[in-house]
Amino acid sequence: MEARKQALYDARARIIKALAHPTRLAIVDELSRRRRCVHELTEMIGADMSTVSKHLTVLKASGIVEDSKRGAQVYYQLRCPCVLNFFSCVETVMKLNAERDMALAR
Amino acid sequence: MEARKQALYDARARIIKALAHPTRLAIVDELSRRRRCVHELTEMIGADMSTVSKHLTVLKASGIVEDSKRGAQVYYQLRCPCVLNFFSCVETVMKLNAERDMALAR
DNA sequence: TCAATCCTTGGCTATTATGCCAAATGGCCA
DNA sequence: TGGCCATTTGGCATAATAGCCAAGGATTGA
Repeated sequence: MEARKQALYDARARIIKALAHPTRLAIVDELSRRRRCVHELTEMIGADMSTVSKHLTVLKASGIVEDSKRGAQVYYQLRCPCVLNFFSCVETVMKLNAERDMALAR
Repeated sequence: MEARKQALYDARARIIKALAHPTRLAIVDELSRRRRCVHELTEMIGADMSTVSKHLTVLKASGIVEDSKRGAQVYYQLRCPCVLNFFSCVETVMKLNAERDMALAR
C-alpha cells in the first residue's frame, strides 16, 4: 500500500483506538452530558483513579477530549461531540448481530 | 458501574475495537467500493495472506463484514456500511488536532 | 488423480495495552 | 508552613494483539 494511504489509515486508527475501550466509552458517554473532573469520573467507573487518569490521557492525546484546570481539579469535556455518532452505527451492528444469532439458534 | 451499563460498553467496545487497526480500516475502505476476495485484499495491502485472513476474521466476528464463498474463493463485503460514517468524524478530530498543533508551534 | 490455487488455523515471538500500587506533583486552606 | 485533596507519573505484572512461517483443508482444472 502507498505510504500516503498508509499514513492516513494509521492516523484514523489512532483516533478510533482511543475509543476502543469500555471504560473510555463510559467516560465519553458521561462527558456528553456535562464536563466532569477526574474524581467524579473515578467514582462513576469504580476503578483506581490512576487508571481513570490514564484513560483520560489517551482520550486527550487523540483529541477527543480536552481538559481545563479549576483549582486543584481538572475538568474534562468532549472536544468533538460528533464521536457520539459512532454509537448509532454500533447499535445497528449489534442489532444485526442479535438477529443473526437468533436465526442461528433456531 | 452497574453490570448492565458495563455490558453495554463492553459490547460497543468490541465492535469499535474491530475497526481500530489501520489494515482493517483499509479493508473496510476497499469493501465500501466493492466486494473483494482475500487474495485481492492481500495484494492491495501487501502483507501475508494469513495476516489479512485474520483481520477479516476479526471484522466478521464483530459483524462489520460478512463473507460468501464462490468456489475456492471467499468474498467479503460490508454488512453495515454505516461504519463509513465514522470517518467523517475522525477527519473532524484530525483537523482540530492539526489546528491545535499549528497554534502550539507558533 | 495430481497439482496448483485459495484460504484458514496453529504456533511462536515481539510489541502494546491495561490496571493496580506507590510515589511525586500541584493547589488550597488552616 | 504543614497537611490535605486532586491528579499524574513510574513501575511492574499480566494479558491481549499483530505478524510471520508452516501446515492443513477445500476446490478447481488438467
